[in-house]
Amino acid sequence: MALGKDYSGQDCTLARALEVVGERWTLLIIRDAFYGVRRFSDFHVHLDIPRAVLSARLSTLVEHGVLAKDGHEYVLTEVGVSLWPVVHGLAGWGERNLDGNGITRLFVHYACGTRIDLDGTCPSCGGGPIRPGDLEIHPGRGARRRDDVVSKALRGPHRMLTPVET
Amino acid sequence: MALGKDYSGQDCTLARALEVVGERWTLLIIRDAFYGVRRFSDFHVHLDIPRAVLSARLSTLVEHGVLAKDGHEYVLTEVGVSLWPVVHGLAGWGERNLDGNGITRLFVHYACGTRIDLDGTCPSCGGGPIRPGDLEIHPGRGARRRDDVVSKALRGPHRMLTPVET
DNA sequence: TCTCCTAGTTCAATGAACGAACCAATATCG
DNA sequence: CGATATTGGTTCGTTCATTGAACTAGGAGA
Repeated sequence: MALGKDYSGQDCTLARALEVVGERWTLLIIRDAFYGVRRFSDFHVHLDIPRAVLSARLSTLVEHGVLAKDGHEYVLTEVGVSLWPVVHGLAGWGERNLDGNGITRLFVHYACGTRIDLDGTCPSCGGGPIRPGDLEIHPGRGARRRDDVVSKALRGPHRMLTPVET
Repeated sequence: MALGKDYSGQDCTLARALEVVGERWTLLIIRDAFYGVRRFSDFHVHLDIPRAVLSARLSTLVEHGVLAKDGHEYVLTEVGVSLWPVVHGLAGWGERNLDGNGITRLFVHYACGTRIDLDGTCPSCGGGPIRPGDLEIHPGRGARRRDDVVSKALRGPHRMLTPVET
């Protein structure tokens, strides 16, 4: 991980995972990648993250195979996409247990138009969890207004993992 | 969160969750709490974490209702226990996608003795995800040897969420 | 009372994050 | 063809968090 000391003394796959995705900003970068953000400047304006830190995080994510760099675009790999249950689960935990302005984004099963459950499954389709590519992002009631180009592009419904148009 | 700047500009339940559990060491503390670690000194020897940081983390976790302090013991609340799918999912992601010494710990459904799936369900019992209290921790083949009292106590099978005996 | 133990706090040194300024490469305009 | 803008970074001084060692508080037992 980041600090002088990594988690090397820890004997745990969780510690190894945290070395890759546990640093400050990293999971928010990955969340944005699910939303379809792909370019350096779009991550930058949407996250308000220092350029140096963003550059470092994108590099380590590429290095560990979470993102792939294609020209000037950073795209989630299959390894990265497989983080969806964790990202969605943690966001759901925050929504249920932490105070806030309310729901900021909804995830809707594209095929049937139903909002998915907090465990990632579609209540009307039954069966297993919905893959992120089959989800559509809708702004929720609690959404605060940001005026950067990425926030504007995500104002309307947007298919997850497809590039945002800025 | 931790740094001079929190994630306040971010409009997302994920960011709120990360303010609570996204700091360095926090998720490893929570993992240990699932394993039955409850006392300051046990977290300290098992994690090799500076006492000042451990103290700060435990305080914010209590403050946000993830842990409850009972005398000299820190115990997961219901809110804390509901983080299990995230913790298990992230550890599973690390196990599948990151190089390492192999599996360090297995989680076995206590009622039937079957190792649970990476999605947290029991393959032989069918049905929904297994609650952490119904799991037993077994050391895996890839376990490295640490010689602190907590690691020794976790050498044998141990029921999750029940206190480790040191 | 004296000692031990657990659970912290304090503090100087180190390292990471921040943010503003700078740099390089490519595309666009006149 | 040169000037300018845009994108994608790097550099660097300041600020803040982490580290690790030393110290302190408070309770239990002899």
